[in-house]
Amino acid sequence: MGRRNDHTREELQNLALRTAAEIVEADGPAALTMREVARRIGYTVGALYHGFTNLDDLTVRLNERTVSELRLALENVNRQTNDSGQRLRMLAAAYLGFALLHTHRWRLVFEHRLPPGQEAPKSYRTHTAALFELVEANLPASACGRSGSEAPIIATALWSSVHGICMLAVSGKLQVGTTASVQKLLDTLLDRFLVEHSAKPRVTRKR
Amino acid sequence: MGRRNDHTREELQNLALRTAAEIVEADGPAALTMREVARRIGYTVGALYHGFTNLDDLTVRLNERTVSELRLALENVNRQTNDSGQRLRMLAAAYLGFALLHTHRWRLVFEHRLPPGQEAPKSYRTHTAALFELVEANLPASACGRSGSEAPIIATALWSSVHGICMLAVSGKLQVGTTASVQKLLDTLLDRFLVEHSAKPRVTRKR
DNA sequence: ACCTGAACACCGTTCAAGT
DNA sequence: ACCTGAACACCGTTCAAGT
Repeated sequence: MGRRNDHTREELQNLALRTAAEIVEADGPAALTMREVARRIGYTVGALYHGFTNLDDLTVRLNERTVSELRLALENVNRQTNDSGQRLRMLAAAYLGFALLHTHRWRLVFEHRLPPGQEAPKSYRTHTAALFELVEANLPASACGRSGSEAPIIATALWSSVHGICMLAVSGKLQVGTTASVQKLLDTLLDRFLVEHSAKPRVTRKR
Repeated sequence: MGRRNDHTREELQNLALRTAAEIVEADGPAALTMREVARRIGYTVGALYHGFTNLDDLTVRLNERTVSELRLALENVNRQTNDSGQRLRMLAAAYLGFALLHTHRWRLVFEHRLPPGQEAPKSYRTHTAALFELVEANLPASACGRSGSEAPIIATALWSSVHGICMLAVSGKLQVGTTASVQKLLDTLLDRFLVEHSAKPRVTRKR
């Protein structure tokens, strides 16, 4: 038919990314193909390559949106309580909630591999950094060392742990079935990080 | 050429699985295809379908081997120290070590998705359960509640956390570069779980 | 019983040719 | 400048036909 021009270049990209999100959410990452996206938006495959350099590019930009959405969700939760400990618990619950609600899209963020040598876009790392800062800002002073210089490390350890529990739960690798029992795991973890903690020298018995 | 019979059915499967492991390790999960395995072992694709029902089957059975290998590695480490706290630290270090050494194969274990409705083989779950039991057995009594009835939950929370740190580190989603800094994250986590802990009621300020 | 070779229906990616 | 249609080189999976 020649040119269509129903959409601007930007509209087409938006449309494609929205459609890609739907495909992934409905049928999982394996169902996300250039051809399927093209089919659904009513363009030829070739046209898709006008807005995206390849499938990896499309995937990365979909993931960018997902991370941004996740960040927004967590920032909203962060505004809802005063007690910082309680805030951390709510952040963890919200993180799990997002993972449960948008499982496929969320997993794709962490499981997509770029071809070696390529870097994720900067906005990607910006959002991720913001998430960790959210956690760090809510770490009660009692949870950090005396100097507080270890706060970033503690925040990273804590949030990677939350992530691990959510990931294993969401991908069915844990025996736990109910959401409640995953919550219990998160609570168990947070208990350890919210209680006062002074790094005692390890009590390692010499033989 | 007709029949080859160079290998028994079992030998062919072993050969295929060994080759699959090499492919994944060298070029990542995306490089693992039926056709590539067939090429490398000198058979036709069709012949592969004699020993494996499809690519998912081959993948699952490769993962089975990886998990078994991981279990063996951890069980060996477990025999090397007397102090249970120290053992937990060594187990975590060994887990990270395996992930760093066999990154692609290790990731494949956790990132491969079976088509909906299918279950992982039983041996799979057996090995996983054994890993969690290893952790649980090494939890110092001081780390559990008074009754100790929560030990399985604590073990699951702890090991999922270790897993999360290793996974994010290995897939480059953490800012940390060096192995030492990942070790530091694991140490931070384990400090929280190895120190005496009584689940106090949360100190949640009422507004 | 085991294996090949060819087939089918899918991909990702490219690109001349049309408007 | 934007889009199509067809092409190319890959897949997974199946299956008649050979030994």
